[in-house]
Amino acid sequence: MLMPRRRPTSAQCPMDTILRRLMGPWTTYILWLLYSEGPLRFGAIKAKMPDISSKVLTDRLRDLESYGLINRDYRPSIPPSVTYSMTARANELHEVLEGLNMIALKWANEDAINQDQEHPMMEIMAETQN
Amino acid sequence: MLMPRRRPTSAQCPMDTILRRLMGPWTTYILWLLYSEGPLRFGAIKAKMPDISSKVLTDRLRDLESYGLINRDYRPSIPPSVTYSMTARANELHEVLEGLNMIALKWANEDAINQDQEHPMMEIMAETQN
DNA sequence: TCCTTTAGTTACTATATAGTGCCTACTTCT
DNA sequence: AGAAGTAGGCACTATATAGTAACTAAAGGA
Repeated sequence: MLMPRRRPTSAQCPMDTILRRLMGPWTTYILWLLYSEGPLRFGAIKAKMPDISSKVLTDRLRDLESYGLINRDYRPSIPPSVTYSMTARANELHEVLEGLNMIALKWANEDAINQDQEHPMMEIMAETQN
Repeated sequence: MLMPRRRPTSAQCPMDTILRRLMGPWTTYILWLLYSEGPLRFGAIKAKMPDISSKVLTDRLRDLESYGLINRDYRPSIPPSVTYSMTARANELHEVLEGLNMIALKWANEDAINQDQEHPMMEIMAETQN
C-alpha cells in the first residue's frame, strides 16, 4: 500500500523559492526581454517567442505577476491592450542574474575549449562585453 | 490529431541551463551542506536530509557530479565509503548564490512586514550576518 | 548462523505541468 | 456579411520525474 505523496520540503528555503520561480520554461527569457526592450504588449512578447503557446505565455506572465516581478497594465479598449513591464523587484534580481549569466558563459566557453582544442576564446567573450 | 511534443527551446540559453541544474528539489541544499560543512559521506548527507530517499539523493549527486559541481571519491572498502565534495566550479557559483540568498531573505522579510505590520526586521537579518 | 553496515539499484506509481487545438468578446475595416 | 485583430480561456493529453518499497554485495562481529 502506497503512502500519500508530499512535496519536497526544501521549498521552505527562500532562495529555493526564487529559483523555483525563475526556472520554469521561458521565464528568464521573458524577464530578459522586458529588461532589454522595456514594457511590451502580450502580442509583442509572443512575437519574439515564436515557439511559446498563448496558454503557456499567459501562465508565465500570471506567475511572474503574482510573484511581484512584472506589472500588468490592462486597458479595456476594443480590442484590449495589455502591457507588461518589470517591477523594482525584478530589477533587483537583474544584477544577480547578470552574475549568473557571466558564469554560464564562462563555463560554456571552457567546455567548448575542452571539447575542441584550438577553439578561440575571444568570440564568445566579446558578446558579453556590450 | 495531436502533434509530437518538443521540449522548451529556452534551454539553449546557458543561464537557463544553470538554473535548470540548480532547481531540482534538494539540489541547492546539498550544495549548501557541502559548502558549509566540507566533504561529506553519502550517509552523512542523507542523515542531514531525513526526508530524502536514497534513490533521489543518488540521482541528485550523480547529476551534480555530471555537471562538474561535486567530486565523488569512491573507496571500494567493505562496506564501501563514498565521499562527496565541492569542485572549483561550485565555489564560483557560491558568490552568486549568496547574492540570490540575500535577495530572497530581503523579500521574505518585506513580505512578512507587509502581511503583519509591527514585525521587527532585525531577527531575520541577524541570521544572515554570520 | 544471522545481523549489521554502506552505498546504492531496480521496478513501479502518482502527479505536476508543458503543450495542443479550439473557442470567445467586441469593434472596425472591406 | 464576413474577416481581422487582441488577449486570452477551456478541455484535454503526454511526459518527465519525484517518490515508495524492496532488494543487493561483501566482510566482520555476536
